[in-house]
Amino acid sequence: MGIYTEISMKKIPQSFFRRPTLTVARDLLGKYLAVKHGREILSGKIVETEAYRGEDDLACHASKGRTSRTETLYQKAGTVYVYFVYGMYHCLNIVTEEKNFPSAVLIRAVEPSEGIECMKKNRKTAALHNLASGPGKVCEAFGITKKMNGVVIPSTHIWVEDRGETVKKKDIVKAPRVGVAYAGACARYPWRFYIKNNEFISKK
DNA sequence: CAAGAGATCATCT
DNA sequence: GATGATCTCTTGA
Repeated sequence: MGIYTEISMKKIPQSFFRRPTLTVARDLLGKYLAVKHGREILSGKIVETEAYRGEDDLACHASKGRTSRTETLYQKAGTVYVYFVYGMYHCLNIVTEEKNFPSAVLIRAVEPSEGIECMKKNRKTAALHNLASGPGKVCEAFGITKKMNGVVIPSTHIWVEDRGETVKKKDIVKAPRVGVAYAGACARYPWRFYIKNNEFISKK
């Protein structure tokens, strides 16, 4: 890897996440998620995110209060929150804002960049557009499990890179979050963000 | 193509 | 005992 490439791939510091959750959710678009999987590094561009913020957000797991499951959400910004849903899938979040204020950004979709062959094995499919186009798929493709819960970004196993790609405001779509119909008025909050016309988002 | 159901278990009631 | 920040497969138009 050449020095110029190295210079353009900056690891995002923990402080990036210690900001308003909606801001972090938008700013993560166009950044690169990277995970060390064995000897290989898997990476891809984050193209879809969702914000979950505070105990008053009925879609946020912390609306149930501080429990053993939600404890991670109350940790400091940059902490990885991985949970298990539907008896089958994992979802990756990164904690935001101040310690003891439960909030996080869900990584919903990633456009694969490095380690694509490994992702195909992990996902048991060869279809590029089906590798990481959904929160459960992201975790399966990148080999993310609850073992990663509580790790703080940047770590040697998981980090986010800024490769100098900026997503223009007009290319960011705002929409209601997916799969939270049970959350009353919160279900309508436009807290889902994705890159317009991107082929790798979870749904149109 | 859209709609519906089944998979499968940690977590909370 | 019920449910879910999902995904895949099947069915039928």
